Amino acid sequence: MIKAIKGTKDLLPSNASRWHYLENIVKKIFVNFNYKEIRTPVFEETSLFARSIGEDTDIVEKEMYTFKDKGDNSLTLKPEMTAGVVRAFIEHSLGGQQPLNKLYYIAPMFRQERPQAGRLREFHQFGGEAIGSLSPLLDAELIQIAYDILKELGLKDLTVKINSLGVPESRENYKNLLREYLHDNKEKLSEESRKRFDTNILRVFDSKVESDQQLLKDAPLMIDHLDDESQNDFEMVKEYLNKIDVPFDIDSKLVRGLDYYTKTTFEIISSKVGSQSALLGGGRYDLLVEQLGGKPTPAVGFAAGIERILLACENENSFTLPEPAIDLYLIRLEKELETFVNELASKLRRENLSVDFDYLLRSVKAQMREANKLNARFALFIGGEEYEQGNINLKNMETGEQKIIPLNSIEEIIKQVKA
RNA sequence: GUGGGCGUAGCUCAGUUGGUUAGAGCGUCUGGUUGUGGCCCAGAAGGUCGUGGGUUCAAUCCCCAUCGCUCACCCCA
Repeated sequence: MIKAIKGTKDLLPSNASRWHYLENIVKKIFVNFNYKEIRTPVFEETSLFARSIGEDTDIVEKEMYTFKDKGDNSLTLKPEMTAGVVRAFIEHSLGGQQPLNKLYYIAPMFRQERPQAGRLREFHQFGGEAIGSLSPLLDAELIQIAYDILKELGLKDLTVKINSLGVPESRENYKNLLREYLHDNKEKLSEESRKRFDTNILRVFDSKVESDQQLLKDAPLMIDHLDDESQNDFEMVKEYLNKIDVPFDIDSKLVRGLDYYTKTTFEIISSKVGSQSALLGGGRYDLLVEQLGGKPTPAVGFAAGIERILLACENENSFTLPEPAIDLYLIRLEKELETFVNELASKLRRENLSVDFDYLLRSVKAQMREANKLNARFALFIGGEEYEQGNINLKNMETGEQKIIPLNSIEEIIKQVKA
């Protein structure tokens, strides 16, 4: 038997409505904030991701689905969305058409990691990007959008974490401070942290090793060493979030794993999804557009994991959907009436009713059982005496009440069913 | 890449201290008189007991390997 690739999942009909529900909320809220949808290809030139996400990140180093096409070009299935959006932004000069572009997306992403709860190899993200402004209002706006979407989905167990990484210059200065601080104790760090000491020292903060955290206890913190502009922007982000009632925690150890972030970074976590607790993450990336060959353009964005969010919704039982139902089930009393039933169904469907009938020539009892299973609001009996007299029998499945109506009066059927 | 747990019907799971035809609930299908559902009742279909090898008179059960799923580390959404 051929099975789905490890780390991929089929979305079966029984689950599709939960996805639709989420997608509709996502679209609605982005539209309320006047964000426009953008779709980019699932694959891009490999170098795009290497240049934006960072050569030394885990994503680029070991998680990308990279392959050669027949023209010997190295292509990669997108592991995240921002790189593609920025590429499209530059390629189509979106910045030249209007100074600020507010964009959103819902799309599949691919990373070759070991699957576990809340982590798949093909997964889906929705997210937003505001490209073209330095205003911290947009940092706060995106956090609000993310938060509002999760709230609207009924999630309660949420923590918003924010931090600022500063501009590259202040970050470099800070890194030196941290390096100095840890220098004497470098040998006491865990192996992993020692590696990070050399490659990306900020990520030492991510260590879960107790002894590492002990060593870091009195370490200098980035937010105490921000440049004036970053400091000021961070204050404003906090102020705006307070004004729009988005509760948050400051997490000075929040470091995102993608290299392009500057200034504000944020994350929303839930304890209801196993060990992969981040439902979404994002931040500012003021240098990325220029870095990818565009004009210097500041930007901020976030990406949210749909599977993780739906997992949290399930575990919190945050929303329930009505059982699927149809308007009308047609019941054929005699096999010979199959074509007539089919025609009638077609006409009713064109009148915008959801209608179904039995294609398997099953017994009346079986048809009724089917109507019941489908949650049909009405059943329509076609055949026998009534049919000969030019009538059909419409039954309200809830009340059991039945009405004889003229065979050719589609209008009457519609009127009854829509009432 | 490293480590733990698990693989018996479509689904959730029993079971055999190795011994004839492997079970339940749910689901599916048919029926409980001529043309009517939900409840109830009766019956049926559906399993190479993940795969390969070994031990044994005999393996779904024991041993080995392998594949798959799953959780965690790591990383991230």
